[in-house]
Amino acid sequence: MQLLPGFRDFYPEDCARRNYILTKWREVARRYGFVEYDGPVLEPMALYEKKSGGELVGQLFDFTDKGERHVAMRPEMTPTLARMVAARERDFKKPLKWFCVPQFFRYEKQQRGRLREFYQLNCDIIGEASPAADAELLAVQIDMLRACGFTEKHFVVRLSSRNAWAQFFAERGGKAEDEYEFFQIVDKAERTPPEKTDAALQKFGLTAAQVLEFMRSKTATAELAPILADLAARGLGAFVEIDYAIVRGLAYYTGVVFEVFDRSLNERALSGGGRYDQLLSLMSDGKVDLPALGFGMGDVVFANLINDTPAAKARMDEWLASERACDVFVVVAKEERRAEALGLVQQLRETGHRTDFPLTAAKVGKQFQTAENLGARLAVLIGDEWPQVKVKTLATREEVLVSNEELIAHLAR
RNA sequence: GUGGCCAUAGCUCAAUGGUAGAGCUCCAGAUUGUGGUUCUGGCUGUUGCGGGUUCGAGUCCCGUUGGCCACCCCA
Repeated sequence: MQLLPGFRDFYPEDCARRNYILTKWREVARRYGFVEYDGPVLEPMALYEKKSGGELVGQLFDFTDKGERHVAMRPEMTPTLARMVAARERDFKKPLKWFCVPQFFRYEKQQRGRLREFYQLNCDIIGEASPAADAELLAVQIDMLRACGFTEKHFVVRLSSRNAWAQFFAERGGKAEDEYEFFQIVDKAERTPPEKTDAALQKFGLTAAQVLEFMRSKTATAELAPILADLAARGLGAFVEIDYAIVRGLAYYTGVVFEVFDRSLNERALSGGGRYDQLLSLMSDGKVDLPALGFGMGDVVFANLINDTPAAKARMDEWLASERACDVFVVVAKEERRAEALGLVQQLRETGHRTDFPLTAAKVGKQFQTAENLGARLAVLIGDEWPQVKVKTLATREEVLVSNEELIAHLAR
C-alpha cells in the first residue's frame, strides 16, 4: 500500500528530527511567555466557511461523518483560536500570548516545502494594539530561527503594512471598497510582468511603475518605525527589513504584515503573519472585539532550511545525539547471570538511565556491537566477576570494576 | 487544477529491443568474555500497475498510480 500523496511516515529517525523542531519551537515560545493551547483536529465545515469562503474551502479535507455532519480536518488554527477566545474571553487577562503546534491538513498538490499534512507553529497575541506587541511577536519569531542556529546571514523578516498601501491608494484617489482588490494586485506585482500589472491598475488610474517605486522604498512609516526601534533595542535590528512587496493574500489582515525568508531565496516563505484586528469580532458576530496578531511557521520549509544550512544541521545533529535511545547497555556475558543482570537493568531504569540489554543469549562481541549501534555511552558487563561488574566507557574503551551494589552511585558521579 | 521530467533489489544506481546486474545496507560465519576495520558466505526483484507493438519489451507506444520540479494558491 502506498502512502496517500502528501502524507509522511515518520520512522524513528524522521520522528527525532520532527521532535527537534517542535521541541525548539516550544522552548522559545515559553521563553517568551507564550502558553500552549490546542483544539480539535476535526471541526465543523461551517467554521471555515464563515471566515474565508470560496477558494480556501476547496483546499480542505472535508467529509460527512456518520452523524451526517459536514466536517473538515483543520487547515489552520485561527478559526479555532477565535472561537476559543470568544467563548471564554473574560477568563483571561490581556494580552493573551498563546501558542500551538498543530498538525494541519490541506488538499493541495504537493511540491518542495508543501505537503498535504504538516506541523505549524502558531503564536498569537490577543488584546494588545500597541506596536510593542508587533515587535514582541517578531522577536519571538526571529528567535525561533536563532535557536536553531540561523543568523542574519541566513534569513530576514520582510516587514510591511497594509496601512501603508491603504494610504498610498487613498492619496491617489482610490476608494476604500476597492482596497482589497488593489492589495491583491500589489501582492502579485513582484512576480507579474509590468504590462499585466499596468492593465490591472488602469481602472484605478495607477501604473505599475508607481506601485513598484513605492514597493522598493525602504522608508518606515510612522506605524512601522516604533517596531523597528523596539527590535533594534533588543539587538535584533539586523534581522528585519522594510519591504512593501509583502502584502499577503488573505482578506482579513488589517495592518502590519510580514514574512520570513531565507536569504538565498531557495525556499518558500518560512513563516508569515500579521495583524487581524477585526477577525475576532467577525468570527464571534461582534461579541468579542479585540485587536490581535499572529504568525504561522511550518515544519516542512523549516526542515529544508536546516538541511541546507551546515551550522543549523550541526546543531540539530548534536541534539539528536543527545537524545539517543540508550545510555547504558547491559552486557550479559554469562547467561547464568541473566537474573542478576535483569535486577541491575531494573535498578538502572528506575534511577533514570536509558538502559537496554539483549533479550536473548548472544555472544559478547555481538552485544558490544549492539551497544555501539544503539549509541550507548556505557556498557555494564555482568559475568564471572560477579558480585562485581565491569563498567566500560565505549568511546575510550576504559573499564573499571565496580561492586554491583555501588553501580548506581558510581554512575551518578 | 495545468504543464515538464522521472519510476529497476531495503537504499544509490547499471543493463545497443535479445538470459535482470553492481555497490552499500541487512543476516550468518572467521575455535568458546569485548565493539566501529578486514575477509568469506547468504537473502531479496511480478523492472510501480494495466494494456498494446514485436519472434522477443526494463528498453518502444497508450493509459493509470506515485514521486520530483514549476505554475496556480499559499489560511
